[in-house]
Amino acid sequence: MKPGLSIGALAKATGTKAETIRYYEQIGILPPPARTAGNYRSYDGEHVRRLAFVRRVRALGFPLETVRALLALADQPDRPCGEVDALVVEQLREVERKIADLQRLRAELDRLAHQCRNDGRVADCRIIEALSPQDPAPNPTPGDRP
Amino acid sequence: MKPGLSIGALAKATGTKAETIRYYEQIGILPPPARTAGNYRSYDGEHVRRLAFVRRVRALGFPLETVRALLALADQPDRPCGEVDALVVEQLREVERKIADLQRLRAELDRLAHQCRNDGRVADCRIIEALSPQDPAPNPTPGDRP
DNA sequence: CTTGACCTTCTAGTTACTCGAAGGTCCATC
DNA sequence: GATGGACCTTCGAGTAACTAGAAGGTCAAG
Repeated sequence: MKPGLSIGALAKATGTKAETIRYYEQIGILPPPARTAGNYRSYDGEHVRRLAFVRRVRALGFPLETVRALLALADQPDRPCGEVDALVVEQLREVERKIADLQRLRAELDRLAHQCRNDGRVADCRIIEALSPQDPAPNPTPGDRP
Repeated sequence: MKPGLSIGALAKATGTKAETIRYYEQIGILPPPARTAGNYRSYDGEHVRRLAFVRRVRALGFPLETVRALLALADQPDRPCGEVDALVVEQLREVERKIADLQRLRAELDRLAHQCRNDGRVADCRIIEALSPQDPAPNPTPGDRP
């Protein structure tokens, strides 16, 4: 018989903190594991696989909501696979948007970083000037994409 | 005398929600404005400039902590400008790291998106497989040492 | 038997907002 | 002068995805 992993062992095995594992259990991403006589959580191979899957999907930038959807799909193997594909393609678009945003940002920061002669005073700092509004145009809320 | 803007007018002028403006006041990013007889907030041109600056810096991806630092520097114009430059350069590095991460991510999602023949069932879905751990190697998350 | 590493639950904090409820103010119109 | 609707006020709570801490229980080694 396999002994079952403690939460710390599962944490090490998947590169996840123990607190995060408890959190996942609390919000229903991971099923509650068996308990030992001393009330310790005891995980099996299926838990390891599931948690590894979760971490992998999270590392790809998907929100937990999407993780939940993917787990639901994976648990219902008769559904057509197009839904999974759609999720991935949507996420791909999102990532491409983020990259484009950040590249614009980088260009601007790059420009900014060359404005400072390091010996000046803040009063003459071209960076602060550059950040100050010449044309305060109404922008939609910056820095968040739903 | 200039009349002073209501919070809604300032919101419109800077593309910020009124709630966010109140929030900035609460956490000390914006100074409390004058009040009208009816207890409405009344903002002047300096407020407009300061809020526009805040939004601009935020849009460049800096956290509010950095906004605070930049405001403090801008308010003390005799300090050398190098600190400002350092903040920008640090942020530039950060953005470049994020871009690199996202590009790796995009490559993987791209690969993933071509694994699905749309007519299959989830049971055969190569995406789910691809996301599942064949080798549950301990992935280091930021900040753990053995 | 004691020490220290590990585990338990519960609560609260993080970031940067965002929303809702309950009520007050302002101004134009009837 | 009354009324309606747009705007404002405060306060409190909610969001994502964890993270950290307190107070205490369990376990294996020495």
